[in-house]
Amino acid sequence: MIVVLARTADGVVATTIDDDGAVSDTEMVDEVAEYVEFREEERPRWAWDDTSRWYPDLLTAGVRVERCFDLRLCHVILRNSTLTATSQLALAEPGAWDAALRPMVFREPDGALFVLDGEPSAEPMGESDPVAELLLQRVAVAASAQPGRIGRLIAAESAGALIAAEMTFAGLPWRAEQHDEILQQLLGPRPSSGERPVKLHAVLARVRELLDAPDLNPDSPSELQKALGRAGLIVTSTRSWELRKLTHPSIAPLLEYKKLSRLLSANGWQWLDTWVVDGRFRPTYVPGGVVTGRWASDGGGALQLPKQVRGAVIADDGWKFVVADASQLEPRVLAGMAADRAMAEAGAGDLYAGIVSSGAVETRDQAKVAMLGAMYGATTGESGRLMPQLARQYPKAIGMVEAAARAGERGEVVTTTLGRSSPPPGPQWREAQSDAFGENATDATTSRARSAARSWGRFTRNFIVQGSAAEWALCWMASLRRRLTVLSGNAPLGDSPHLVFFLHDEVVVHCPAPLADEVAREIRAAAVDAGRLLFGPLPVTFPVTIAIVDNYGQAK
DNA sequence: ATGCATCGCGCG
DNA sequence: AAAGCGCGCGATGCAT
Repeated sequence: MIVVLARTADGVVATTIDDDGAVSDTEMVDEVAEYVEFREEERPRWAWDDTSRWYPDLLTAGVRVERCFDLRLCHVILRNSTLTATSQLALAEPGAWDAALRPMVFREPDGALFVLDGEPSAEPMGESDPVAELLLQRVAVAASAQPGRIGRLIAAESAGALIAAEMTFAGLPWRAEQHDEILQQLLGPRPSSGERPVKLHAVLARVRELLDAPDLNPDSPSELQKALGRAGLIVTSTRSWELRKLTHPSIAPLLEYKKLSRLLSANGWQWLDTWVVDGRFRPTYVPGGVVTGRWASDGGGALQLPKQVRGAVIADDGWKFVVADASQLEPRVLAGMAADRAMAEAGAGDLYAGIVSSGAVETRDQAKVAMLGAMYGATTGESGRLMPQLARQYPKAIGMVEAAARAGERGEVVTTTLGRSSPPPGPQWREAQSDAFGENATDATTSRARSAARSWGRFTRNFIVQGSAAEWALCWMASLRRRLTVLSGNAPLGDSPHLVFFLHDEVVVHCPAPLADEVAREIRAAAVDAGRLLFGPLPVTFPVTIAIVDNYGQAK
């Protein structure tokens, strides 16, 4: 049973839809949270335009739902997937569901959190009847050649939307005093605004002295490049990795300055004031925010928290963090999707060690760099050199990414394990290709076209791996969420083990200390579930590295 | 004042 | 332009 919620001019309408797709009931709803709580006992799948427009209010009212369809996210998938390409949904002209809908705003531009009272601040959706949309989506899935794949994908995507809202609601525990302590340790006391902290100032003074550039603004790449040039250091950029190759007394303090300056501007006191409220960091997660299906985030740089400050992420008294990382996820997913048994067997333990044992390469480091090269499309350097050796040992896996690259070079679309398809290349790309074969083709146009083709091939090569890994991670989290709910007997979110952070192949669960071991077991079991959901009985394994810690900085 | 491109660097 | 993929965000520098 599905219950569709819709906002209309007259108020909220709930439409109940049977398993056969027939509308069995329509009613007006006064108190949405009460209604949802009441009907949740029937365990329906809720359907709504956008989870971020409905669920935060419910969570605030203490109401959770087990499952949903996020029609906006599902629409994007079904519109683009090769598995539903002939559906009415995919063939229709773009409409309200294709508009660049913005998730509901959770905060003011100044960073104040949760605009939750009153009507959602998001703009209305336009002509977009969610009941009609849901029915179109059902037809599209049912008529697909592989309804199981695409059906699992939209369910997983929707579960992700629920989890994203729940993680924002719960927030990541963040101890401001500890963060301040870390900053003071590295930078010195907090200066009045506009001033450089003393330690940053001191190291800058060294740089200026050693480069004989008393007024140097090190934050300006062009100024810095000139100053280095005057000291006889010729560089084509001022990136740290490039500066590291130089030998000059100014380089060490300069690199030190860059490191500290980055910390200050990205995660300094200003960041702390803006993003940490009442002991919690509440970023907005954006499911489906990346073309490959990975999540993006909005506000506070949630997916780029530097290791330096993770020590400020401290569990509540009597609670622990269970930090879990899916080891070598992408190559394992590749082995699964290519049904490459040799690579799957190499992954029985440490995958890279397994690759060495197979004789493909000599060292673990080589295995790693060769594998990365295969998934990213390296052509030169050590990585490009080692990759062919992998291809001999694992023809199915490497053949799979090579085929995806060739398809991309031809301008074709590629599709992940569960059915998310890559975007087609844009008009500029196509023009570049046709220019190369036109009457006015020159060496320049031809080489530009070839370079663009290769580049798009690297994108599609990586798309199938990164995208399928993102699907595995969604299934992992969805299964874990279900298991945690069972574990805690439906206790309120904040009183029982709950997800507080997700980073592509890593999750953090905040839980009462006595439950940590049990949570760890559920995380591992959920990884097994995810492997089965994507690859059925294939013997590909997904080991998980787990740390039970008091603060996030202690993990890894 | 505000927008946009670029550089640089954090994460996976 | 690091050896290749995907992001968000702050500072700078130039354009409007």
